[in-house]
Amino acid sequence: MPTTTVPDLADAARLFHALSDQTRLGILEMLQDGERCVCELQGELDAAQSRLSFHLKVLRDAGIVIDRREGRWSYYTIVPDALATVHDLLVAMRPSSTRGGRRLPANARCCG
Amino acid sequence: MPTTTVPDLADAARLFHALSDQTRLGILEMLQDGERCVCELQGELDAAQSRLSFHLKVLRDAGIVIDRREGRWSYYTIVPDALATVHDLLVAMRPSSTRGGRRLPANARCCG
DNA sequence: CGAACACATCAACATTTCTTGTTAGGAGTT
DNA sequence: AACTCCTAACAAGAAATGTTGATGTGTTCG
Repeated sequence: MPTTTVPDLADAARLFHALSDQTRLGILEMLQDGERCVCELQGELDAAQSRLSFHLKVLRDAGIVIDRREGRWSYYTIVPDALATVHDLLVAMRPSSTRGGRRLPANARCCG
Repeated sequence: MPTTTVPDLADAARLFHALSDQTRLGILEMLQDGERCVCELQGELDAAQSRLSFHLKVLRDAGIVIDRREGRWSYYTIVPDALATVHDLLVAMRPSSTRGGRRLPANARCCG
């Protein structure tokens, strides 16, 4: 059955939260072209290493990026499915139709 | 410069932030069927009036909902364009293609 | 081995966000 | 006018988030 409803509000909130920071969006913007190691991000985003590490962890915990260890470098990549999930959430949130109509007649008292 | 880029990271972050709270997503879920007055939301979401008012303001400031005054009631509605904007942001964030390849050869030192 | 490097993690502090209770004001009612 | 209802806005405390500097872990290289 089509789960037209948002699957789990808490999960959705977590996902959106991970995207709600300028630094993290900057990271994702850089990852669009493919994977990057932390030091590359560090150089281009002009952020302290520890700060980047923090934000990368947020993105990782949210399942938006994954990291791959190679030698001493960690390469981060966007998980395409994650963004697809967010996309689905948005579609699910859209008003049933773009009807402007009210659900209740104006003079119906909704309370008391 | 490529227009494929997210228009403004700060704006995008603000939008995502407005969606990053469970209470606010609950509100939006209720607004899918059309506009609602605050007291309806209050009853169904089991949230104090003042709390709802706070979250509605966040959504309003982000341009995700609009309110309409009718008598003593305020009716809130989702702004469809707002979600479309978020949708566009997501599309813009998607990796150029789903190529798994690295941007740099593994043995190229990225730093120093 | 020891030194340099890339990165994660921790602790402490600053900032922001959320909640709760209270106050205020507009709009209907009597 | 006095009263009730619905909602916005404010204030203060609690909780979560982000920043910075220090420390730790694993890796490479001399």
